[in-house]
Amino acid sequence: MSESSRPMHFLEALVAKDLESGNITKVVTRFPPEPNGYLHVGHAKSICLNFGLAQRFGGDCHLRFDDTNPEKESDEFIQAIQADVRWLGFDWAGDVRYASSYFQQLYDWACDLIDQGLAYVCDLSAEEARVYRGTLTEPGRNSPYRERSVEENRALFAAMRAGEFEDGAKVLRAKIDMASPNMNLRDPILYRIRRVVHHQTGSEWVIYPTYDFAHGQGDAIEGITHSICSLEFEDHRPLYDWFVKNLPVPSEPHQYEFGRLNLNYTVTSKRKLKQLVDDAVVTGWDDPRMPTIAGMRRRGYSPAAIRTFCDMIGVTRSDGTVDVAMLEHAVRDDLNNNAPRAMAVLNPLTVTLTNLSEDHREVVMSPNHPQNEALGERELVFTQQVVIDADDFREEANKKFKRLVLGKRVRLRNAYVIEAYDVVKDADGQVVEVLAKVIENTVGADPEDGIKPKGVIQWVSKSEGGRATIRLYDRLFTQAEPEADGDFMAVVNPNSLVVIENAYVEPSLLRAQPEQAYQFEREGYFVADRFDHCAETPVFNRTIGLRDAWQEGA
RNA sequence: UGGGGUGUCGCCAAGCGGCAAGGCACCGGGUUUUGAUCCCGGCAUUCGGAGGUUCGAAUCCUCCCACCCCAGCCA
Repeated sequence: MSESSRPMHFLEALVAKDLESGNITKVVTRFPPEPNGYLHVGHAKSICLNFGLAQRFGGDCHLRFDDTNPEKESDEFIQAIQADVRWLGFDWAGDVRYASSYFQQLYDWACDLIDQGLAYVCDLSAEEARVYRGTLTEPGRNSPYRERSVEENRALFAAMRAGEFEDGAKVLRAKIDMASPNMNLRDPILYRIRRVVHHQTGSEWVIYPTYDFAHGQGDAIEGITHSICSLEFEDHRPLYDWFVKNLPVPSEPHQYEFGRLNLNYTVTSKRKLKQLVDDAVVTGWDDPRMPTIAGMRRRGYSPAAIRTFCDMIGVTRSDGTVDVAMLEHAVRDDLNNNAPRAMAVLNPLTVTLTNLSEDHREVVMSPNHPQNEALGERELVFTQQVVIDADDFREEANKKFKRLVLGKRVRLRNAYVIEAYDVVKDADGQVVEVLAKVIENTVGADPEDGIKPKGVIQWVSKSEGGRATIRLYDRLFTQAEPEADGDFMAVVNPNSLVVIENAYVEPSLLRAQPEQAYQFEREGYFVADRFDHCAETPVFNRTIGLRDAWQEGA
């Protein structure tokens, strides 16, 4: 994988130190998604971090679903998340874990807290609790239920579990400090009543632990040594430690935080991604325009490119916004090295080579990669009529235009140099056909008269080529910061998808397998759609265009 | 105006008292049957600001400023 000489980031240095000092003998991390949405590029960073740490230091990384809130979770997400992690190139140690499989242990530990006088059942409504909690600058007030006896709390908590109360009627809270400047310590809620069927535990429970009460203890049960989360959980660390200290947990995990990924021209919040899906701005969580792992996959990004990107951006505690150009660079670099070349014509214009016979059929060989012979070569069939891109022809142009101009020459990639001498126009004056002649003996050689062509363009035999649907994807948002002015839906790029129905593609592309990536020369990188592509109705998605220094005009 | 964080080139990011790595982007130039790739060169006398300590500071101290997170029975 990506073995860089890059200096260690702070978490790698931390693990190295803990290993060296004997603080731990093996590093164990975990990737803990809540199954309430699809994984996105931000999760990819976390996955690379957690699995990468385990990989680099010979430890384990667990996959644990943080499924403490059944209302928003579902099995669909559980399946998709596992597929995404595997596709990205990682595998977890042991079975998939679920916070929900620790529910009984968590319940017992809650009772333990009650017995120690460190937790109590509170009858305050959500609204009342908010008032009692105080504000950022004013301390909160103790709940009137705070001093219930251990016996009463025990009985009440058991009754909560038994389903004797309505949803929201009571909660179990830790008894810490209502005046703490850290809001998380103002008697945080440990359990709430929710009569919802849970995707893993069914109807077994009507009370569910909160994230705070479940996460650290789950880590302790699994022997997690380094529990890595994002910066916004930093204020929760004292609470995380409080539970570890006050409960007879089997190990002592520690939480560390890093800055989550922000990408410009992109939104990465499950809520917003879900809105894009629900409002049909995109076709689904795996739409190629989505920054989800499934979306990037369908777009044609490789797992290696995404991993390289995660390695490039580093891991720190500062929160910045990475330029999406960096992701695009990683994608291009990977595809440039690995994608076989092929030719496709998106906006076809017929060129008739009048010095060839109508049934001319000549095989020319073409390397599949200009720098990598290992990728082999393929046959192209050259015929009297070929199509070129309409943008590659001008009746007249200045010297900067290195394509076909009436009266001038151009090389057809991997084949002949041709010279245009006339055009055929329709009633509107549009050029519908170019008449040209091939220059003899120019396959693999310059014209014998010494007049070299101005440039090289791609082509497809009109009779031998196939037709395909090509989807041109572009950035989903027109603004670098889609959420800057409030409504990200207002800055959706109306041209983020342009469909071309009858593009010409060279014959070899008809044999493409779904998810096979190509570089369509001079156009960009494309991938056969994972779901919609087949030999009968080829569909290619543009992953990303080539870098293009060509400036029209001047 | 409580608490917790972060501030090094347009963006990401090394650096941890000895005199500013690297990547992305950008700008030149070269090679090229992809206006791609590749190659060469340029790109922070300065590290949020102001003081101070020191022979010497981005790195230590003091004060200030900016931005991010926290008042879900979400995670």
